[in-house]
Amino acid sequence: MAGNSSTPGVSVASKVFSLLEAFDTQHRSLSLSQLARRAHLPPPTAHRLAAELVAWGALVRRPTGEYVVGRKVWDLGLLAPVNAGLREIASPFLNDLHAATLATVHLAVRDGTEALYVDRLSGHASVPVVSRIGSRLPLHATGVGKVLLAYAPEDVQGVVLANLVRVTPYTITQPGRLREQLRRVHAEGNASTNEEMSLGACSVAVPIRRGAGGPVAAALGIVVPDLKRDRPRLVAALSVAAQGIGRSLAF
Amino acid sequence: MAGNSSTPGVSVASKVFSLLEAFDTQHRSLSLSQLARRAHLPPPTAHRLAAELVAWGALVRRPTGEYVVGRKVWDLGLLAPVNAGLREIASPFLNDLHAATLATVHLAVRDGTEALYVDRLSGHASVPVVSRIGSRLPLHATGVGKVLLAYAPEDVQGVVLANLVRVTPYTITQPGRLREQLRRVHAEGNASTNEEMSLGACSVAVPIRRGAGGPVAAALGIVVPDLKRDRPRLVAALSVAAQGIGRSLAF
DNA sequence: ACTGTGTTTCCACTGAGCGGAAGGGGCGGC
DNA sequence: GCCGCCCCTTCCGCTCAGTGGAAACACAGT
Repeated sequence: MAGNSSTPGVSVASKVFSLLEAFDTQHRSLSLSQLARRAHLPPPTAHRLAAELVAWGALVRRPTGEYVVGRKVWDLGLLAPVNAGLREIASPFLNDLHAATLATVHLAVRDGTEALYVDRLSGHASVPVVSRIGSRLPLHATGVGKVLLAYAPEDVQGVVLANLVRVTPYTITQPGRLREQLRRVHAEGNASTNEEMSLGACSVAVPIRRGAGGPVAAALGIVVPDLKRDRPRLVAALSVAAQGIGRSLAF
Repeated sequence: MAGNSSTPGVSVASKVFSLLEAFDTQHRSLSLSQLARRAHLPPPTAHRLAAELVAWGALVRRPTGEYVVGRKVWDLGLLAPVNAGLREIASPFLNDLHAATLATVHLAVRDGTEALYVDRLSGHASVPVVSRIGSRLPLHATGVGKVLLAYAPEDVQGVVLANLVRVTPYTITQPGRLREQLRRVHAEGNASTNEEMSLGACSVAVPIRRGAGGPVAAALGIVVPDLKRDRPRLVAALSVAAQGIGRSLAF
């Protein structure tokens, strides 16, 4: 910034980012003072910068005076590679999969030590699940997470295995047991969970490889109330879709 | 900005926006010099600001040196009301509709004088269509567009009717004919197109009303190769889904 | 009428931002 | 191999854009 700042060394750009970061799933609309507090900026500064953001369309100011994230950010976000590449290519396959099984279908990538849900499809006949598009869930308690973890670098595995948070009574919290499961993911080509993330929900997932036998780029999973009945059928459907997505990814 | 600028009167924030605006559907990844040119900034300035954007995660720098939009922007965009409200609520209905018809399903809102496609579902069995999520198409040549236009304010209708661009030989370009069609949208509760946007594609669409008989918040449409055969069946399915979405929107 | 909270405007001070110039680095032409 | 070209990156002295406390303003609640 220029001049009279109480905290020198902070750039204008970083203040803009602070303002944007003030918004999250729990805070989708903020008044000016909330915004200023959450961004750690004095109200006049927040006011001036927010006005610039509104002018550009990054924020929208409601008649009530509250700020919400604007359409322009959504537009821009659609250009991010996570969306533009993977998601667009996978979309028709997810639809086919959902049409065939009527279960909730998930597409996720690994983001650090979490599973990032890039797309989700669920009809009314599906089990209710916690995940939403854009949400991040632990790698050790979800089907897609276990797949992503199995193919993650050694150091990531280490961090995750050292920190197995319990979510339900069935969550696997013993590093040894999980490591054994990861070994089987490699051997069998799929991972599953039984009420480890949310009670009443089981899942199966398979890796998506860029091209044939290439690196694992994402994971494709499905959530059902019960896995006993038709696990083989689901794995077959998942594999076919994953192969198709992988082939398309290779262009 | 502070100091030595060649074009005084331009704020830092607006330069950040210029950089972000340099990206669009045709330009998803840009080298530094391209970025600087498209943002109308001197290379050193672009370089410095881009580095800040990368540090925050708004941009990502590929090993090749090219910049792409980062995941953080995508994350933020998901918080925009257009996505958070309408899209999440409508998603299961779109899936059900797609499962029932196997056609391409569209959810759109009016953005000025264009139709903004908020969500799109298409399987492999569907007709290929030009629209993508986030794309904007003319109001007069698409099914959802006609619905949105029929319920748009008088001044918007005026602007659109005065500027009917031809897209295919079947596009309606006579204001009188279109106005007659809009009248029928109100009377019959649905709009359709016959190869007016792309050859070989026809569409039907219905309005989505917030609550029962409330204002039109969006339009729900479907694209098929031929409309003659089962228009009544499609309209019925669309109406049911639109009612459901509208009821959910009212909370 | 009074107090408190949130919003907006004002304005004098100053260091953050600026970008031309110059220094690498990579590639293709000859 | 050597040269020329383009792109990327760093440097650095000049200067005005950005700053935020103070104060006015708007509005509930009591």
